Amino acid sequence: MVAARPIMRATRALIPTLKEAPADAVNASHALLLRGGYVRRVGAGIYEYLPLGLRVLRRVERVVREEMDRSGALEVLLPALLPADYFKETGRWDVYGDVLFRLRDRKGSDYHLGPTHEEIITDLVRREIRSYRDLPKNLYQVQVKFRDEPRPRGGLLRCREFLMKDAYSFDRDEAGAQASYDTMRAAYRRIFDRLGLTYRIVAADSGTIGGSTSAEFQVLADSGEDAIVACSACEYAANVEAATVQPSAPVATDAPAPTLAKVHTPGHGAIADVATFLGVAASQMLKSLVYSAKDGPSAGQTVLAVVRGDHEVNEVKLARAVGASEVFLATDAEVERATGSKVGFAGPVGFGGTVFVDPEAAAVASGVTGANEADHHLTGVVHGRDYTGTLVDLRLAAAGDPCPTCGAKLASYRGIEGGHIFILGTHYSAKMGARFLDDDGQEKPLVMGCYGIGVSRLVAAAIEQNHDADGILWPMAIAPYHVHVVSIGADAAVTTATETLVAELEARGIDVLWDDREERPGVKFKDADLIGIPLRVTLGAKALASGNVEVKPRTERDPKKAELVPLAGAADAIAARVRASLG
RNA sequence: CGGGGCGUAGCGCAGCCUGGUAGCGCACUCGGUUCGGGACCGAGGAGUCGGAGGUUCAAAUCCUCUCGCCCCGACCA
Repeated sequence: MVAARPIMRATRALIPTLKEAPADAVNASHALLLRGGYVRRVGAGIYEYLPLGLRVLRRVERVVREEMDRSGALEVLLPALLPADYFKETGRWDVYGDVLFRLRDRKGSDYHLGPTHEEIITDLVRREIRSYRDLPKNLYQVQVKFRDEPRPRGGLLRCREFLMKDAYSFDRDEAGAQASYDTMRAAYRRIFDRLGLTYRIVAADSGTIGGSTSAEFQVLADSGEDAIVACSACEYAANVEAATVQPSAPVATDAPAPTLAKVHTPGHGAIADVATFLGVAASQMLKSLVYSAKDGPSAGQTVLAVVRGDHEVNEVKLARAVGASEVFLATDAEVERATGSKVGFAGPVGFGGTVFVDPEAAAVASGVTGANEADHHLTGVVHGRDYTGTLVDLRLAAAGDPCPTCGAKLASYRGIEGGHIFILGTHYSAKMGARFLDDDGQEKPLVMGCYGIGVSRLVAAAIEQNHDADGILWPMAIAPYHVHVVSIGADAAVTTATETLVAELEARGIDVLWDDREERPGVKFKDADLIGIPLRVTLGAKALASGNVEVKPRTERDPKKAELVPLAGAADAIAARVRASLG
């Protein structure tokens, strides 16, 4: 329990609630943070935290700090304003592109605002750590970060200036790095548990940084940007981009081999369209998409990806198969050049370039696909007989697919990435010459890991996950106050009783917001629901006449179900409830 | 960066098509009546109509340029 600050009276606070949400607030969290008087927008992806918003932010920070400290990590504070030298050293000055906020000082030297701090921390460590005796080390900071996002959105969910906790671990070897990673993973579990969030730890695509081991902490919310699949039976969960798919066993068929035939399908290019027109199931179609590779062996050429008509192509997997860092759907002109036909009629039969085929597409016994000829499709297409191609898992995992670990069905969720942990290896330390002397007398590069938590994003994520039509439902651990005391009417007895109760709560370490405004009860209740403090304690002449106060959790929708608690022991009872929900 | 949309009082909007010098609701101030789920009556205060230029006797309104913001997509903690 954190020491309580003096109780806050609504009449002295700055909690400018709004009846109507600003028109540009689309997400629940965005609208409610604005309406509840938590934040105000200053520019695209730039926000002010008003007193209530700052309190929530600090609560999240506090949990994060406590668990980081407990895990043995050491807090530092690195600059947000950085000389360009470090990013130039690793090449990110060029690679990072427009996302980097760049500036010049009066002498004309290049600077930028830190979007992340691998280089800076690596520089610190290479200067200060010489020996294996100094290892392992895990340094973290809670710092404002800047990214000139192409499209800030969702209020606090994707900002250009945001608060992040980032930690970097330094070890002698891979085994040590793995141990540091495991420690962080455990710390993150405690953090997300304590924050009261429902989340999944998912396997992630490690992206271009080339991390070997990585996991995302996804806060489940329907409005989440990330699609994830999780097993209904075992622990398996993955970002759809990273999810592997177990090909289902091919169905044995006694049907005779079909004959290849060309059919006229004027104007029918889209899968659903062709399927309806020809009267076949989408699962019998061979969806054929033309891609171009950004780099790698196929750079500049187009390749064909074939998946079953009812499946989607996973571009991350395709890029890996192609050997490129990224693939792009070909432009119409490229498609026409590659297929010799207009868009909508591509197919693997007779395709002039490299073909990648998902096993489940290959398993289609009698496929229907584009004929690489305008307004024509082929039916009775058989893999191996009519076309070939590299067999490789290409499809995007979807709900209902078998779990790659245990075979049970996968369910799909939307998630907000609240944390990301991964092992970096020697990527940065090698480039920047961050070495130490090992006990065998050899100089070796440090093995690094990095671990991020989007602190300000979690504030929004918590709301996305915990709100109703009336407002926010804060988990106790991050609520701006534990208890919202609402006094009804100007009755002297009510005021006296409230003052006493509020003082007693404060003495018990409970953070209290007291709505002492001269407002009608309805206004106060509406604001209380909006603000979302987990426990509401109402003092009114009626209940007080029988010596009671009313206690109602924010989660209880029916005001009649408020619990009557004798005023005499109210402070203890309420404090006990707060402590219980803090775990 | 591609597509779409919006900038008029603190917030939500109307007015623009068909130019005549700005209005509604909420919020705010004052008075009164109310008082357990966003009260009512009356009286007020508050707007460079995003900015610049142009057309015109006259521009929120028409034209050009520009800045900002939002949504979808691409991209990402």
